[in-house]
Amino acid sequence: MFEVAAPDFSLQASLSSGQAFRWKAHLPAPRDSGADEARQAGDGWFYGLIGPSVVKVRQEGGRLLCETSDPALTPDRIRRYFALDLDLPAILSSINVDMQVHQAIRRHRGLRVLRQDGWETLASFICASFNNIKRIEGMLERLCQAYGEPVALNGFRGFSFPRPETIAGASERRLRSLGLGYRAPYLKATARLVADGGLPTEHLRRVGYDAAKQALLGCDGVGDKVADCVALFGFEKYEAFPIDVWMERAMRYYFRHRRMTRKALHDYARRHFGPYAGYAQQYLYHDIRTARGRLS
DNA sequence: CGCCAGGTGCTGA
DNA sequence: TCAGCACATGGC
Repeated sequence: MFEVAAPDFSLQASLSSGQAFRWKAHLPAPRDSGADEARQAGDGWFYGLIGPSVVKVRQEGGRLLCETSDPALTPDRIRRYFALDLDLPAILSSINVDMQVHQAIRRHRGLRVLRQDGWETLASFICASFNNIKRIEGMLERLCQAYGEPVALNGFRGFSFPRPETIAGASERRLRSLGLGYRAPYLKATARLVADGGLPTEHLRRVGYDAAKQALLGCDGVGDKVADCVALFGFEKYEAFPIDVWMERAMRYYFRHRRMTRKALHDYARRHFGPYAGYAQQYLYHDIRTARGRLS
């Protein structure tokens, strides 16, 4: 067990804001009375994988408690994954340019854009298209069970994310049987591309947003929205501004741009919020998804 | 039961 | 370039 300093951070908001699909809130064993509330909230521990390493994390105030079975998962790698090295107050002040994002920041301060693995993010968001988060989670869980490697920590049992070579070698029929639907051939083709070096994932981390997005658009099953998600969550392109159906509705409602196409909304938002537009998007997205009646 | 979901690819104007 | 359409599946 070790600790990492985590100022200006909300683990809960970061893990539940629809950027990562595989973290699991630990649920305490069923007990007698009063277990309902604990069951709902968990006990604060989240189990998941960072790269190939299984870890459990919990936030206590301004620090992160971590436990892992992999010595390669150092505090520095934890800091990197949760983006704790970035100056969040400076980022938030740069995007705090209107009342809507101001309210979202006020409600979810501490939400950070994670630095996830590029391939895992790409594969995950191909599966996420025209889909809902509950089913995305199930699909990825089955995909990892079928093609990943088993890992364990304390009582938790999970699976690593499959390598592109493995998915590329899977049959479309089997992928469909995991519930991927029409995305199965897209995922397989993109896995083949990545496995063969047709998408230079290491290089993409070092190039700019435009170049990274163009490269991502060359993958099967990747359009504007998925490319923006992968650029933002998997390749640290903070200018990316993914617009899904929720964001599109919200922008039409909040910003009164009812006639603009998705592309026009995208261009407008990037100019409006600046180099950290992706952070603005994530705060707005999480805010509308957690509204639950706050809206009319 | 119908409606919806962190859309994409294809077609035809 | 842009609107219109098909596409699989399961949660609600």
